Amino acid sequence: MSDFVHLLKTKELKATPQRICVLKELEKKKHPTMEHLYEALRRDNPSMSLATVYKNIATLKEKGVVIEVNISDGKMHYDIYSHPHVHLVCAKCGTIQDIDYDDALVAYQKSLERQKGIKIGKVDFIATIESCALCAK
Amino acid sequence: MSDFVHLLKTKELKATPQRICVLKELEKKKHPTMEHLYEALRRDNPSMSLATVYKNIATLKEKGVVIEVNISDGKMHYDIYSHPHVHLVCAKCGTIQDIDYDDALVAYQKSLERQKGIKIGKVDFIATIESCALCAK
DNA sequence: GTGTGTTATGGAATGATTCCAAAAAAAGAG
DNA sequence: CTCTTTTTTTGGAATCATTCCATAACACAC
Repeated sequence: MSDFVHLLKTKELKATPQRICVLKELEKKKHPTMEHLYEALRRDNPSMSLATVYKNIATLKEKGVVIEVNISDGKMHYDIYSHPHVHLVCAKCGTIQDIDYDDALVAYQKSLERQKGIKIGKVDFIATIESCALCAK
Repeated sequence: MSDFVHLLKTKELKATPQRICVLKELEKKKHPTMEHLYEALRRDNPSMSLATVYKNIATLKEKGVVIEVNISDGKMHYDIYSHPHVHLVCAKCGTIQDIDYDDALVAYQKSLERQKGIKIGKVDFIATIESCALCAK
């Protein structure tokens, strides 16, 4: 499930070690911030530059491989976009959960497209809940 | 429709001239960036400080009067949240349009709550379209 | 008007992100 | 494999948005 070399080639990107480990880390640690990502990558690859992480994230974003998740906690979070999904965020602990597209969401999107006479390209949906199972009580 | 003094009192905030003109500008110019907001406010009120705009936006956000709209163009946009709505963004020209809640969206939200056993507090939905009527061709 | 707590101000400080020029690495041709 | 060209990485400097801080001014209740 992690043939990132192939994924990168598909997107006409060179499969550099830096890119591969960015993707590996995104798969391992869900929705990390730039700070987390950089520190984690540094552990295995001390020569890796912050500028490289930013650059590669930007490149991967352009290709649609990675998306930003802004949960309004002041830091951007990053996510591999391997399949259509939206996000559920806990306001208390900040945990981000992926939620796959379902019929009701598709229905809403379609109704919007019909109503406005448009074609929606991408959707960014973040639902916030007050607290979750993971929150310390 | 713009009794901002009353609105502020309702939210237990003092009705300072700075707050009132922030709200007035948000009503006048939809979804401005901080830069736009500050420059526009400066024209009528040259002594107004950038820190004040930031502070007031933060305060109004806490009270639920203002929300942030992040359309991933690198700048945050601000919006008065007088009624439940989501946003439609044109990827080409960056125009942001408000879209009122409708049955299909409420249905999706309910289905999500039922399915996950949660209560959604707030929803941040941004749909992106490739180009819009306002785009220069 | 007076008093008290709140807000505004401007400049400095912080923090994230981008820029830049040079070095390194990868790809392609022969 | 070697040379050449193009792309990527690096690290440090520069930029930009946002926050912090101490002081001055203000809003509102009495």
